[in-house]
Amino acid sequence: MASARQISGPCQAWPEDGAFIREVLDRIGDKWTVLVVSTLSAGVLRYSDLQASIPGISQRMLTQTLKHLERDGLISRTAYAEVPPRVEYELTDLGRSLLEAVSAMADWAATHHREIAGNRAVSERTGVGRGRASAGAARE
Amino acid sequence: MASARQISGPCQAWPEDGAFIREVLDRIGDKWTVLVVSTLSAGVLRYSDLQASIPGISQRMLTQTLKHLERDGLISRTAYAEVPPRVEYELTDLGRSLLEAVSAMADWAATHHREIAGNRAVSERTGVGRGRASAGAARE
DNA sequence: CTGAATCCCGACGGATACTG
DNA sequence: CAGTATCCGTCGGGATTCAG
Repeated sequence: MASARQISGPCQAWPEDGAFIREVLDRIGDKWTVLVVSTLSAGVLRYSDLQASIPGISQRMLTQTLKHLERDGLISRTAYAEVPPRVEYELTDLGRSLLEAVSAMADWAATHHREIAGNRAVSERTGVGRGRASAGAARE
Repeated sequence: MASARQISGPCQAWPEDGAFIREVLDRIGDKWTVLVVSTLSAGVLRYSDLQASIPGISQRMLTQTLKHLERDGLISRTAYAEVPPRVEYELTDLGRSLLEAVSAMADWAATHHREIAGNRAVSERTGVGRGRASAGAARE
């Protein structure tokens, strides 16, 4: 999910259920949310702790992700007005419940990733999913 | 997940588990996969059926999503060499298992979306998650 | 009818510099 | 230490057009 979030009008399908699925998927679908949440499962952590625990993340993305998570009530932020500023982040109960749900997904992934990888490899050889993955030189 | 895929080196965190979580999240995280899969839960459908059943989708995205799903073995594609071309798509067992997992997520979403929406509304008023969502006119 | 190819804008997100 | 602001490249994905 990259662009198109509020631009195109009527996108919410799923006849009866709702659009909150997309709301949630937009959250856990981005590169860092799951990493941050799973890292916070360890307990209370400071900004720099998170940055250190999550190798590839930039300040920009860490801050943004934390804000989104805080806004949705998945984590709590506690700032101490000290001379060396200290801010602690912690999962809320809601955040922990999300972690459980995500873990279920991870469980599924762990169970089937081999099968998926296998199918992908076969498709590679038979030239099925030649859409844009690998294939190397489509036109460039 | 826009840029940074193979450029910055060590991005896969999650100490022990693995990176297939991201593999899966990259798949269900995009805007259309879940919609297509859930639509296909109805049974065998043709290309045009899918396009008609999923309001906002473009041919490009439908084709691309279908290819990815086929490549991963989540759906099967059957083309009939007839004069009016006919192609039918159907969920595989693997695809159905994904649907179950996604339904679990949807379940969680349905259970907590009110709470999340509430938190978000409060943060809106107290000006917490002023990162980039809503806020309307931050500077533009 | 089922795609494939192309154009193009805007969002995602990394790097860097600056502030309290 | 904990962010904020800005620049800018990359990529997602909608619209359109062409082909089998």
